[in-house]
Amino acid sequence: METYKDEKKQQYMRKYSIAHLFSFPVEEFIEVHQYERDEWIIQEGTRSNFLFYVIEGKGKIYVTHQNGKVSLINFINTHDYIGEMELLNEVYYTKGIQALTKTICFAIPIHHCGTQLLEDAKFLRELTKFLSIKATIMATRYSQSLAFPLENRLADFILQTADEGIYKERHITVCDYLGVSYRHLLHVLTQFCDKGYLQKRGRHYQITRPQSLYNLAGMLKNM
Amino acid sequence: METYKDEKKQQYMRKYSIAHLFSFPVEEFIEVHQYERDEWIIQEGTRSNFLFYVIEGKGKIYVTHQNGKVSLINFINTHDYIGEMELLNEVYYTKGIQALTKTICFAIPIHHCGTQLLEDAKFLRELTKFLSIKATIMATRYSQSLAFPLENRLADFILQTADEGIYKERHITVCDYLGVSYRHLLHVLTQFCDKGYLQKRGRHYQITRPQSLYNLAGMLKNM
DNA sequence: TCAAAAATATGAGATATCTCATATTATTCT
DNA sequence: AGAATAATATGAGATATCTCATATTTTTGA
Repeated sequence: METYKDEKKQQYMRKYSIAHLFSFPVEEFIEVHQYERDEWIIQEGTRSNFLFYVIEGKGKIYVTHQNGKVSLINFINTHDYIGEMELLNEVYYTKGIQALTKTICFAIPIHHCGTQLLEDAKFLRELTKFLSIKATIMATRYSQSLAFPLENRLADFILQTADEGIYKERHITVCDYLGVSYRHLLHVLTQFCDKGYLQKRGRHYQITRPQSLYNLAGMLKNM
Repeated sequence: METYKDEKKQQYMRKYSIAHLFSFPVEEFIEVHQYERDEWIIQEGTRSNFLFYVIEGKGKIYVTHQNGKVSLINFINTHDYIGEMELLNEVYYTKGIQALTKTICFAIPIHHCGTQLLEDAKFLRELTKFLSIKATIMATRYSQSLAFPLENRLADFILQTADEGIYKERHITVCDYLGVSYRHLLHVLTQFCDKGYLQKRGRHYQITRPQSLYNLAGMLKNM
């Protein structure tokens, strides 16, 4: 982890100013942190002292279960908050957050700004929206995971992450995210190839029948 | 649905005053609604005009999937908010909320108070906490549902809902909540009986080996 | 009070998904 | 460059869970 100073810091604070998200001069307290790919922004089970706001890069939220299984609870993107649970709740089991690419965040020290943050309607309103969306997404994924087989959820995931008709996510990440075994993921991908929905190109997959995937993914939607 | 008026209304407003949760005189606008068991407080897919705060009773949040499966996303209890998603988000697919017992709520009209609510730091702080807990619970349940078989999740559910060592939830509700088929739920319950963890008493089950259930449920916890 | 509807119950076969074992590539580190 | 590690790949058998069919009991509503 690297903390930007002086000119480099000012440059990022100008480029991604977040003053409009607060009604007090939060920028005085902000630090600018940079994390390398695969670095842990927050370690599982360890309380963080910062509320983070992501301005560049992306990450993953992980939790490890007693039986050794690991769940990738969600991805983190720009404009997401990290560590808001620790700001709001005295008691909380902190989930691990790992950078997927080089990631730059504004880090707001909780012990300095906590009180002000919790009294700032402008900030709270945004955070409330963020959390409401997060809660909704988790509820949706939860109910979908119980109601539909991997086939449907994977089709949705492929369409969401494919770039120019090419799907190239890492199998290992996808298993953790969709909560299935590596073996089973490969099995369903092979089925998709057999049915002609995808075509394997080395390590990647080309989408050859998007409509079929849309039909499978469409089953998930009720909204 | 019945709306309390006059003396009855005042009586509830005094008994469960929520003035301290707001920094503006919200009580002027509040209606007091009573719903019968099984009545829908909010109908799935239909926008509600109220933010509700539950003061007596309990309910269930439901969503229906295209494949006909129904998920019981969560239970609602006293001091919970209902309809906060509609207050915060312009676009939202409303989930159905059904009363599980006779339920009394304060109903705050969104078109009258929406703006004031969204500018009230005191209210927003509470709502933010509520949502953070909700998001955490959903994330936890989601990852658990993918990482553990019914055996563990059911053990946890039985311990949480049993009263004086007796478990007596309706199978149908439990299936929807834990996201498994009726057949499979019965199957695992029978296993529990065979192993001596439970003993069937007519329609109820008596917990005969709580420690075994605690061990199964304990696998879920990492916090 | 009786018929209809809902909830409980059980069997049997299908399928979605997991575990484990083992090879074959890539990628990373020294 | 070569060894170590991580990621991909595939087979085979086990198990968790589902679907469907059908029977019985309880609850509900006219």
